[in-house]
Amino acid sequence: MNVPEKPTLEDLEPRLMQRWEAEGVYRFDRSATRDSVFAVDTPPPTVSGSLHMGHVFSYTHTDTLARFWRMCGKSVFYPMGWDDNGLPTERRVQNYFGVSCDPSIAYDPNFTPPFRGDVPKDHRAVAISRPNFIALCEELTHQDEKVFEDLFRRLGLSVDWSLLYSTISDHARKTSQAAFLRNLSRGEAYAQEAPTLWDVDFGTAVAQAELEDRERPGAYHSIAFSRSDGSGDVMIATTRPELIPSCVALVAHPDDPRYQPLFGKTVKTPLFGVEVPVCAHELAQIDKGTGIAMICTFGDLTDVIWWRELQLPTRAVIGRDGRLVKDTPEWITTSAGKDAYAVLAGLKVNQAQQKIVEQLRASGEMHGEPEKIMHPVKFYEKGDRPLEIVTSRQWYIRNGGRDESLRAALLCRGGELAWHPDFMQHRYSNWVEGLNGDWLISRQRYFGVPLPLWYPLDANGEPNFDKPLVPNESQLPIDPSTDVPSGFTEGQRGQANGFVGESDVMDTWATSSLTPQIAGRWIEDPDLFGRMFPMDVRPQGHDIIRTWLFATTVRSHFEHDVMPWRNAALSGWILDPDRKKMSKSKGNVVTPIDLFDQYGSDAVRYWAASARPGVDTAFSEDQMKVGRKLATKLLNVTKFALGIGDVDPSVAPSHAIDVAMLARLAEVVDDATRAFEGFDYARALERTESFFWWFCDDYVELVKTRGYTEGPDAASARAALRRALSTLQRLLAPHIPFATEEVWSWWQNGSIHTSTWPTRGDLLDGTSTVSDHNAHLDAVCAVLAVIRRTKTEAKVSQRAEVEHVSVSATKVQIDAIEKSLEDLRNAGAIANIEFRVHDDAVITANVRLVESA
RNA sequence: GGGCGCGUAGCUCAGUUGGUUAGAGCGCCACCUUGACAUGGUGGAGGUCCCGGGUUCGAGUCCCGUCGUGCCCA
Repeated sequence: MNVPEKPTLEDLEPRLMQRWEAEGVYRFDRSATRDSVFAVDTPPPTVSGSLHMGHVFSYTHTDTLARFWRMCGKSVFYPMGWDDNGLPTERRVQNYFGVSCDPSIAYDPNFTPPFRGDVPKDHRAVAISRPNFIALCEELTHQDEKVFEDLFRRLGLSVDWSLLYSTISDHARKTSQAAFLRNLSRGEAYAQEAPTLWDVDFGTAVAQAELEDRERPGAYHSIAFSRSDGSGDVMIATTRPELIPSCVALVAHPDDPRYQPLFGKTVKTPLFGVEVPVCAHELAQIDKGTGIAMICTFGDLTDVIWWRELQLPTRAVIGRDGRLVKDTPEWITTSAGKDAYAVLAGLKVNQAQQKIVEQLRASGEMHGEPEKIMHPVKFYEKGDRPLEIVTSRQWYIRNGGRDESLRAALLCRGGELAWHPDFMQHRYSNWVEGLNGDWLISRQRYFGVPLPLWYPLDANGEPNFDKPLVPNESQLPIDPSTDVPSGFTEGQRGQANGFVGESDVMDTWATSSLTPQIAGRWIEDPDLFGRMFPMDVRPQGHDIIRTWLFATTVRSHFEHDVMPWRNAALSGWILDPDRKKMSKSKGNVVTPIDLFDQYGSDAVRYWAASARPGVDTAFSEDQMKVGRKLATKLLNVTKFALGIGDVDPSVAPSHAIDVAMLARLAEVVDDATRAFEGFDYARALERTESFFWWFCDDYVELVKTRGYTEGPDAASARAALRRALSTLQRLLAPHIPFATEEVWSWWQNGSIHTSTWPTRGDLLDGTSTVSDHNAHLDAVCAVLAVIRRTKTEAKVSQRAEVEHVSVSATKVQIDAIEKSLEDLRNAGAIANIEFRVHDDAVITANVRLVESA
């Protein structure tokens, strides 16, 4: 036994972090079979960002669960991953090294970047190959990853760092490409030329899951279309008059009597004089504007639906650069129309809108002034210009958005998962039910996992997209911009009868949707994979149910025909004390490391672990102070219980109040265990903590004098203290791993984190039952409370002597108190005590203090 | 517009299938240096459980509605 003279929380963390690493306390046992494994699908944080309190918060929740199951005897598969694949890293690498990626350039094995930081302003980026770019990416992210790792270790995450992965590593690229090729071979992935949401600034297509609506000002323009038969005008209202040259039809609701006579007839577009049909479709809104709208290719997603369902022609005028195409479209045939278009050619959409409005005013085809409105506009979540819709060839993975039976199957999958909290399943169901297309996975970016494909070129040098050249899995990962398909040579790249590499990369979600497969080494180590998949829990934020959770489900459904996890634990947001979401731009972000220094990691964890699963939680340093108090108290009460005297391990507690206390603690163990099994770490903590404070404040005060004496009663008190202490330390270990490990080390061998989770059997072994232990404890403590109140009100010390106390209680209560009479007299400093029987369940007491001098 | 949360003490929250007099911590006030702990201890004040109906012997808890607030989707 080795109890320090003056216990302290200072500097516990570096010492214990080192010990855990050296002893491999959190190492996954590779020999464990699936039923004795608890596997966590850790969210890989984006490395180019920074870790904030939101990470500390949610990762702590997961860690408490991992620690609980580890103590229950599970081998815990708890990896960490770095998400270093994607746009944020791409931008950082460009700025830091002064380079840009060009997949058409060949790999240079001797390449060194022009700069490492401090790139001059006038420097023109050096174009480099994708493999060289990825190498720089790995170099830069490596620095950030070290900082992340230090912080997570300091937080006390019981991650097995030997399982670390990153999403741009060879291994992750191989896994991602292999999964894609398997999807392709089964027909779950396909390429298609189709209208696609397009971010002009990023120059890439985006998926439905990455959209967000933003309220933007706009204006309804009243525009006149003339009937082809000369019988007058049809007025429509549009917020996008610049799309008139791409108008392919007008549309009204089939039940709208105003327009029924027009269906099947044609009208001419203003300025351009293009003849277009008037169609009927249920999606036309009778009460919106004039009830008739123009269909353009493409102004919004409804246009796409109309275009598809009404089988209209494509007349696109907006290019991928966000400008109106330079050449006058072939469908504009009148000379006036050609003149009108010439004014617009090459302009950005907002400039084009201005110009076309001028022309419409001049021609009299716009009535009145534009009516200003606010309306939702679709944006890429990372973008800052409204998305356009352009037609392009893209790769998709089926997700039920175009297939009812697949959609139903994926909805069903949602029901196979235990959601914590359960109402989060609605988020999933709503999303799946609202899908309107398959998952677009190709991105016209450079840094990411390449689509592992080439296309043969025919005698004219034209690619045959229908017959992609596919590598073997054993060749993966490949980069089609530098690797060569089998049967070809590098010299045939881009040549007639040669080949060309696919230049697109996959969306980052297409790789991070495979975190179970990446972490579990699905391709390379099927034995390991079989020991951890399907995983036990996916912890994540509720904001990415539609992306990460759903995408992972889709991949697993196709590849393994199973839900990838049994549980999903959704964490809430961190709010600042004003209930606003914390974010860097609001300047209300606190750095985790400062808080660790100030309060200790355990205290910060305590704050996190106090929040119910899934509930948004205010950032609170007050809670951290409480956590620090708890940890300090644990040190002190441990010092007391271990220092009060020796214990014969063969002696079981025998004194009634000792056994009653242990019985009460046994209930806490049951409760905490049930709570943890239901993923409710907060309830487990709350029950443990509230017992712990009662134990320190009342039970320890009652028995301490007896414990200092000798004889069987003293032995009972000491034995009970030890049993309670061992249990409490272990109950608290998942929440405050540093302080509990420290106190455990004073009197036990091995790490507390690989000890066994406490049971009621540990506590009550060899004791004889006390009837109604809670009533017993409550009766004794009620009398103690009255005595304390009397002393406080008399403004005397709690040690002041009580000359006489008269207790009125029921017969049963009096029996209980009499069994603990010596403890009560000691704790209250009571000289004389007498009892009166009454029928009221409420105990009353009259206390007379010794007159002080 | 649809879906899902939340509304309990000044603040942050708990309240498990309905069950005596609604709890905790922080903050506040008063007191106490006692042999584990002043990084402490003891006690106190403080609530119309958002509002209105309903079910029930009994509602903070279940049902309906209103208001406020937040998130997701359209």
